[in-house]
Amino acid sequence: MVVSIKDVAQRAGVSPGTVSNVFSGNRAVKVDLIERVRTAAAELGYQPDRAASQLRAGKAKVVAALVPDLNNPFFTTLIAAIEASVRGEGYDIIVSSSHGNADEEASRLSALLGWKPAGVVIIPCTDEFTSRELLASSGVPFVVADRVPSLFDGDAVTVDNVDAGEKAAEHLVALGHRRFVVAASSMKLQNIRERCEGIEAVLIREGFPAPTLIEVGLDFDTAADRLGTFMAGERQATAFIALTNFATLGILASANKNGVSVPRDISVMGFDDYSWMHAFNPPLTAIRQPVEDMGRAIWNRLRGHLNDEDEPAAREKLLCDLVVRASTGAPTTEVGKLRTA
Amino acid sequence: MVVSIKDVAQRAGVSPGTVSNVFSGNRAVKVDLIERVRTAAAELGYQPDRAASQLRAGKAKVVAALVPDLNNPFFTTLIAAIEASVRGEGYDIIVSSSHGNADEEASRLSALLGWKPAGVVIIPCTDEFTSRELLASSGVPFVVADRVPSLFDGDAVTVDNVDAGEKAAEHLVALGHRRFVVAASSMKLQNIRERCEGIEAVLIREGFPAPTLIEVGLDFDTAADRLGTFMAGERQATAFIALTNFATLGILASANKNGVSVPRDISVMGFDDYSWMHAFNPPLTAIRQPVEDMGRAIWNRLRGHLNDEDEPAAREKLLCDLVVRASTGAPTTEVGKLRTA
DNA sequence: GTGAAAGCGCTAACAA
DNA sequence: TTGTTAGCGCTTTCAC
Repeated sequence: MVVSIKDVAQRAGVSPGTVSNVFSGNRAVKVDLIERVRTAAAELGYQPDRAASQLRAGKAKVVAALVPDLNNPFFTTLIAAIEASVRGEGYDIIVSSSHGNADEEASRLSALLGWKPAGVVIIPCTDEFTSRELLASSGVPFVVADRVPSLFDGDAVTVDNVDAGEKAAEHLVALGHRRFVVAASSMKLQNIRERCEGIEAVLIREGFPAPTLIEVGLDFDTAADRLGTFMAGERQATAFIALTNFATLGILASANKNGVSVPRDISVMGFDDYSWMHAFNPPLTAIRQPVEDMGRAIWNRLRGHLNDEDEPAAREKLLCDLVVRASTGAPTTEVGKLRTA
Repeated sequence: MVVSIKDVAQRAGVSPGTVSNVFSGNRAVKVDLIERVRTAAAELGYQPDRAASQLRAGKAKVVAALVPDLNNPFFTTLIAAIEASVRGEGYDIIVSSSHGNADEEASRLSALLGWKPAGVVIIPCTDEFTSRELLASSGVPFVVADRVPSLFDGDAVTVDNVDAGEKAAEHLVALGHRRFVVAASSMKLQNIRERCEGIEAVLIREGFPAPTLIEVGLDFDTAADRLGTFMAGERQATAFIALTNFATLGILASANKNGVSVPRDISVMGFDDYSWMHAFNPPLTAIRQPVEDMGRAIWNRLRGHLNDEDEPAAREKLLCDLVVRASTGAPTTEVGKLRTA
């Protein structure tokens, strides 16, 4: 047997409208009535029905998150950060994966839109961002995170990717490296291109050769595979920069496989910051994305549009940190001589 | 302007009920009508309102997942697996974290229950499973995953933890180890106790000393800290068995810190199977939980209760695999002599 | 500050 | 197989 707002109203001796106001906080209610309503509700075990509330109100206290891959820890830690931000304000979060596929992205998105969420967070699977139209025509506030197409002018939260690339390159340049390999996931992604750009800017400035670019794909297996093949032949570079977490693992795995020692033979700059990086031997130097801050920033953007406030769209660009541990070091003199010869 | 089922009905020249049946599939509709309805809907850009559907139907096409920590990759990969199972049948998944706290678990749960989900998946934060009553009285089908209290007799999906412990111990015993350290997260958890039990059973059978047990807590930082302290003093054990993913990382991190070489000085048996295990040097031997299968099993349990079918409750116990890589090996003779002396 | 009552968009019962 | 209609539980005018 299900207890509704009417039951509570009756027991508390007030009208259903008052009970509604007590729970939603939409209108002021006198303290003694609040008290009576709350006890009545507690006694009956009343739980507001979100579907009903949502139907009447026209929108749900829920934010939808659509990411390319729920097995990628970057995306899930970002979801965790968003969850941490929205929970305090009574919002729930509904997640979905596009599995890196634009058609699935569209179909998942329209399913999510059927919930009439207060907002949606999307990490598009490609820079085409074909779902944009669907999203825009729905009228639901949305923010694009992480992968933001260059021409996109709506709400967006990213890191400063160029700066991240520069920080990575500068650290390695300062250590004495001049021949670089960059392990990028896919150059079709704007954020990845920007990270490269930052690296290249530094190398050009220094008058060093352009880095060797390897596209390692979007999951660990292909990354390990392509880097393994590459590393088996490569003997020039002393510094490897990863542009995603899976690229980081790919570099490490193929260094292992090819008997390449870190940081003696090569220095490795990882991307993102996870527990396993501390546990590595040697612990990994990496560019850390401020995932917590990104979650907060996303929620802030969304919140600006919640109650029909039309805050102007904006892009927030957060700075990454360089976390120096032990996987980067000066190129060994012997090798250095050989290579700069 | 929002387009409702009536608009579609009018345009297609049918009744709202028919439109509903076309979209829900609840009743058969003639092909030509389906056709007409679908085109009308497409032309108008109609999107069924889930809140309305849900309110009327009394339940939502959504499954709620409540886990202790959205930053723990085991939980998120399990969520990904569940998502993969439910998506095909038009269900969405709404996630929440109890942050390892029983009070939060209760409050998050009642928020989730407000959605009247078709089912909930819960990984309780403690074996007390204080939310059980809340869940049971809601009448919503639920399955407990991973951490299942011993006396629980409802639907549950776990791995065979005793077997997992045995597999881990047997592998190491076969390699010649006899002094073990077990890095458990918390002995308050039934699944962890069972994993220990499996290990101990093997050691007792072999007439070996009982393993040294260390409770390393539920996150990486405390795990690394406690194991670091321990390892700085310990000189006996040749084999370390982790019982969770964070414990695995903790062992590795403190081996690094203390200059202990794997597998020369100690063999390490990890728990769970992630990309970073391949990238480690040496690649990690580990007990792999069948996460995909667990996701499927969870959905199967839930599905048995969806349309008021009352399939009896059951516990599914899936088998873990031992994945042998290079972090385990025979204890070195020198050390072996010393230690068995 | 509170009550009465209409109605959000859909589905399920009932009729045809 | 399809149409008609009531009503799910809530919020939100509109009165007072």
